[in-house]
Amino acid sequence: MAATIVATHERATAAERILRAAVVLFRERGYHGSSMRTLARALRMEAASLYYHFRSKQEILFAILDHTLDDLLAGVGRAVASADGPEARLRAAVRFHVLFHTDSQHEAFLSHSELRSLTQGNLRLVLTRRDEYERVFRGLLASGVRAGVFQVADVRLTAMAILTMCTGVATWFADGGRLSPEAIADRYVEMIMKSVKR
Amino acid sequence: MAATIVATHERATAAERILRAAVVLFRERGYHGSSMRTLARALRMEAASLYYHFRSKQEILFAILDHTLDDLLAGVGRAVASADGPEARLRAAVRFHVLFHTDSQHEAFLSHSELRSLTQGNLRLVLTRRDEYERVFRGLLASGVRAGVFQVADVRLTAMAILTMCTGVATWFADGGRLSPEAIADRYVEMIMKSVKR
DNA sequence: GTCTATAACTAGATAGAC
DNA sequence: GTCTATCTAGTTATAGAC
Repeated sequence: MAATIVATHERATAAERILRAAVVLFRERGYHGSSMRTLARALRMEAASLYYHFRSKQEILFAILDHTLDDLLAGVGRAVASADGPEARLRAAVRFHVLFHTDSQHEAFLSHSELRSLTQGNLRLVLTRRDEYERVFRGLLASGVRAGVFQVADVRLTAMAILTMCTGVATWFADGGRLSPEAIADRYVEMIMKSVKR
Repeated sequence: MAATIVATHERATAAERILRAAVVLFRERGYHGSSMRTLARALRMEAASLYYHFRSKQEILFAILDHTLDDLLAGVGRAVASADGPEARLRAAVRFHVLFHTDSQHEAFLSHSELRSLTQGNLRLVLTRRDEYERVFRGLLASGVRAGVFQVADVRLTAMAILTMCTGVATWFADGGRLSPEAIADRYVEMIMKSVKR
């Protein structure tokens, strides 16, 4: 996961190392609360050197959110393709969504909390693809309703409820905490399926 | 609601007017993305004047979150007291929580997104009371389980799932949009009750 | 590809007049 | 209670040496 930011752990390019450090910094102090000097210091370089790899601080933020959306869209596509029928597909999609928010916790958190720090043009690009991601969940719910296996009062609202519930995992999940990512995903899947089943 | 920030719409004190403007500004651009000069401009005053009412920008943020927690704790207390039995009490608490996140949408949003902008001491104060709020929901779930009317695999996790799902409403709710706060609250209550009932 | 130096500007906060 | 003026320090970004 997060394959587009770091292909492998060794031999990351300079740009990849910058993005990784920026994710951690932006998560801790926010985009506007983080300076290029602080980011450079974390990488043991000078701020000016960052501008060889990225044209601006904004470009760094956009690259993070853009790569995160690549991973989300590719991942949910794989999850849905791996299952058959509305129920199994929704299970797989929810499972992927939760695990993404534990595995790529900080990237996922930024994808929500720093939307307001994007320039207008970059925001439009990101929101277009986020809508695409949300449409996958609405589609799964709608086809379950049509097939008579789900009963939901409002597909749109239920999709938002499911997504924000799982997205919230990125705000409180602690690595090595009481529950493993797998355990959280299992229980979230059960809660959601119980709520939408006919 | 939000009674501690604005008691009435007319005759708000200067401090109240500053807090109200800060809520809107911090919501739009974030705490670090907002400057005292920008805040002052929104209020048609000079930045220096703000320092007559608040000692620092940090004190403004803390006042917003502190007042929001006053309202949350008082509101959930009233909601729970107004109902009888675990099921009716959980319904009332969830209903209050959702309506708070539509009515005091921006304050509620800041209470989550700007925790990281608090100083260590202020963060501790806020988190202590937020835990108190979360404990109310864990308590309601636990007593429903004891009474045999709820069936949940993990009370702590379910409480977090419920709270983050409803809290998410503050991120996407649009005044005058497709669904009224009441309709959203009703449907969220149904989804949650269906998920936790035995 | 990374550095030093610096330009141009903005930040939070204070002093003291009115 | 609000103002003007200002201090100090920090900000993004660029120029040009190595």
